[in-house]
Amino acid sequence: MPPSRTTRKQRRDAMEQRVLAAAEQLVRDGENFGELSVERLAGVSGISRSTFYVHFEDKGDLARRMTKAVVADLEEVSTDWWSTADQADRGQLRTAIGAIIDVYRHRGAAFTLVSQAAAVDESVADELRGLMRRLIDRTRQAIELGQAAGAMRPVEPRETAAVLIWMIERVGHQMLRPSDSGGHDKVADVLTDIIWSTLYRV
Amino acid sequence: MPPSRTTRKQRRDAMEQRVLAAAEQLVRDGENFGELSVERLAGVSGISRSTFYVHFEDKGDLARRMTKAVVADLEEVSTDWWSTADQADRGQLRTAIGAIIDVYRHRGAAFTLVSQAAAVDESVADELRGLMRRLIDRTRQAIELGQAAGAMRPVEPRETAAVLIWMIERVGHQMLRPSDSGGHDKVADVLTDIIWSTLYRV
DNA sequence: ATCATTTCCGGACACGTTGTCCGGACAGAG
DNA sequence: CTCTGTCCGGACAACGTGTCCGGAAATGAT
Repeated sequence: MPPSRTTRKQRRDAMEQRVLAAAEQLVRDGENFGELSVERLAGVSGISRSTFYVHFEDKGDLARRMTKAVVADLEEVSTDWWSTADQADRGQLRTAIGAIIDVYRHRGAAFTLVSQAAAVDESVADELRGLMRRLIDRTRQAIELGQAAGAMRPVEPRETAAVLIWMIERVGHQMLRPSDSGGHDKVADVLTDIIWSTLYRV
Repeated sequence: MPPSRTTRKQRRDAMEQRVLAAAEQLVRDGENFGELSVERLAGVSGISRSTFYVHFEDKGDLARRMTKAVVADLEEVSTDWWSTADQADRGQLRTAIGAIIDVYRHRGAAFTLVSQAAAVDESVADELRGLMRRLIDRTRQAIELGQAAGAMRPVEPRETAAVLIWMIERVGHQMLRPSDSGGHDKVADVLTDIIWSTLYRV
């Protein structure tokens, strides 16, 4: 028999992807990740509970993979702002913030899942802390560059970067519920105004 | 027999307070609230497991009361700022922020407990969201008053209030680890600068 | 001082979840 | 065709939960 079009590993990855997507969807529908039983998770994913344990060590394992999957999106979209931070261009800032907001909007459930899991599972929390640390660090560098270029006010680079990143993170979780999607632009405007006022506006 | 010096209700409240304090202490020592069994919780508090259920509906009930307690602390210390928000006085703002930071510093474990519980227990999350909404609402009113008095910039009151409150919450929770207590003043300075730049500085 | 009430304890119970293991079915790989 | 990987369903022990009970102890009222 010739190797079928879908290899074993492909199907394996596809299934695990299905489980991740199902978990994300459940959280998006308002379920609490911590209150989800493996039974329910497996059922929605179309596999049996025992099969779940073949693919995942436990629920925390799932959350850790979700964390990694989500990290790239945020980091990638943040690059736009970091690279133009030394130009005091409010329009560019607004565009960059809008892009970040979009990531939270589309993958918001994944972030919520990760946050909920991090509160319970220390290894997930470590994974998340590492991500935030990287974001903060690169933002700090951007601020230092902007200050060197004379485009930014003399704020404390390290602390300001941390506060702004945590602010964006929290807003992404708490204020971008799909329910009131009308206000998303307004939220992006407000974030832009706060960052602009803090970093650039003389 | 004359009523003893401590009435029933007094002792009841005292015991429940002891349980709250014990839980807070356990979290302060690095325990995860979600992984704490009622057995352990009761044991540390010096009561039996069955007695715990006489005083608390469940672990979530304990967390909800903790939530009310800590947010009440926040609300009380925030009053100073809300009442003077229409005066563009940076020193007053800095003092108010410092007071808020102090609450997070001293009751940090309680906030951690609430966060951990909210991640697992939807009712705790609801309680927290509701109480935060109150903080946001009063901040929004303060902004509207400040704008009416001509002291503040024309920001969106509702969204800006929400973003700033969530920013403070996240910073208090993530950036005020007792380990590096030296940076707390710097954090308060940065928060003050951000809020000042956003709301007041022309 | 006596008596009723409240409070606490320890133990039991049914229930749900977890993580592990197994035998058997089935399809893809060699 | 045979072997191997994958999945299922079911079982299991272990643990935590929330509820209930009987009895002991402390407390308040008479």
